[in-house]
Amino acid sequence: MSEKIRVRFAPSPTGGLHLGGVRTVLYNYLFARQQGGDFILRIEDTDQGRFVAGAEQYILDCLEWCGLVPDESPVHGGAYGPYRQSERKAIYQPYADQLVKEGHAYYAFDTPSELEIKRADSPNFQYSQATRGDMKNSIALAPDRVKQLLEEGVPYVIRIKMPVGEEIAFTDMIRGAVKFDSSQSDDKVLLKADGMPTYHLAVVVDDYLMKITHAFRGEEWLPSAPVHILVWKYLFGLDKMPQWAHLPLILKPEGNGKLSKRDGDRLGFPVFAMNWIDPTTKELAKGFRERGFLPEAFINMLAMLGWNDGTAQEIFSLQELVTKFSMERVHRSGAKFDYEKAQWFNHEWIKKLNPVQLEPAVKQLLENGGINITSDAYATRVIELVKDRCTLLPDFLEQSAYFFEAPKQYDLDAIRPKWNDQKQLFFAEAVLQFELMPQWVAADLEKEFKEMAAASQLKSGEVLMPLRVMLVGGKFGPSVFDIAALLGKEETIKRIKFVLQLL
RNA sequence: GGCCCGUUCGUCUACCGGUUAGGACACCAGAUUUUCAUUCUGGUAAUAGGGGUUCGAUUCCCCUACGGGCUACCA
Repeated sequence: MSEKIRVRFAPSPTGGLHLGGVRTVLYNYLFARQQGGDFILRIEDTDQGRFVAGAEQYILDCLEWCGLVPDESPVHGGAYGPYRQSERKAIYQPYADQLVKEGHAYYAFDTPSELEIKRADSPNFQYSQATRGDMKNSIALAPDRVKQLLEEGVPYVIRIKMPVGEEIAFTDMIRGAVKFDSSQSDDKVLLKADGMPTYHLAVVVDDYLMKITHAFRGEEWLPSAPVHILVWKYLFGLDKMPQWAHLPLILKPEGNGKLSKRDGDRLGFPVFAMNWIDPTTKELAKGFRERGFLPEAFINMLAMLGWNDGTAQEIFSLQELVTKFSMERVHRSGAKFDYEKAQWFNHEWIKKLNPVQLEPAVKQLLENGGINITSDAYATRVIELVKDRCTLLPDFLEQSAYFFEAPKQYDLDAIRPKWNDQKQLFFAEAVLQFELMPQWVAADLEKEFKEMAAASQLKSGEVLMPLRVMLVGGKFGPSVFDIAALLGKEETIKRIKFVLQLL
């Protein structure tokens, strides 16, 4: 019990990292940090056919962005490497052989095409205790024949020999007691013909070798748990087996089923953490980062999709999550993803973060939008003024561009219908008065402007909108006087004069 | 089909036998902001159905229905 807590996130590098994957990382991370344990990233690249170049780096980048950096990984190193299963290939065969020797597994010589035909004939075909006697394997075949096939180098796989009528039970940290009948599971392949292990063997061997104490994965793995438990029992003993937790799935917002990349395209929201470009199809799958989400909000939103601390609190920092998270409070049922709520989390975080924290991201965004930031201090004041009206980062572009350069377009239609000589005169006079202002602060400006309006027999409402359009270009933004104050005397007057001329 | 997991407002969820079933998102209405957004106030809205157990079930058990997952030499 004194052993160190060790958890792992074990993705296969086959494409982008979607919401469910990030949440699995997050729960792993939170648990590890809370328990003072290690968080390991292991790359499960045993399927040569599905390997996608760049996917591993992409996963690393996502973790970096989210702030969920592993203690051990292919690039961070560690005492239990290598951390890519493809580089561990030689490790697995002896364990598979041991299982065969001890009668828990067997050689199977059926070719993929033979199995395909079998399944075409009977759609419900399972390679199991019911059928293995009729197949080409070391149980059905005579020992001499098996020996001969092996010596001839005929390709084979190693399958687990599922026992008959054995109850396989374990306690899931989230679901409690779960039971299976061993007769119901098929004889899963443990070692493939190419010498690579399947997930079923590799996950057990590596979790053992890497001293993993708690294994968290998606609910889709629950049905194969009995296979893994049996392999644990045969190879290392159940007392060494990590504690399991099968996380609920993240579901499509409307209909049924697991959330997939396609849903994002169809419904118009990202499902990946960051942009992912498929190297072969060049197809782009949009990411939350590029959409303008803050990592804090993204993580927060994901954490709440399936977990809460029992109070009404919804906004949590990563640090708070580390202290408050508990696997026992994770839900049993899947959650439909709600993009509206995800945006709400981001808005809350933009409001919560101070302008200095927001500044680097906003600055980059504006610069990408062709706006040059000359003073960070000025940018910070702009952010302070507009951040409450921004839900996603790109909103800062529209909301703050006019602070850095004069509007390119003016919504003159908002002024023209009610524009007249009296107002023209008023603004001409206002310019003169503004020039005389001893100090340029919002409160003084408002007082002065309203007094001038009153003196000219104008309701301030009649001239407020024109002033706004002159400074901002449109009918939006914070208080006009706050804008004018920040813009400065010179720029404010310049913009008023410019629009006056247009009218 | 078989096996496994699940089921509280439209959505995310609280409740761990006794509550007018609470909160959040979304939606609707009002207030504030002489812009837009924010913000504030209020409102509509849920225990899948049927049996048990119990003085009492959202809560525990069973059945049904529905939803989801798995059923590859993929993870």
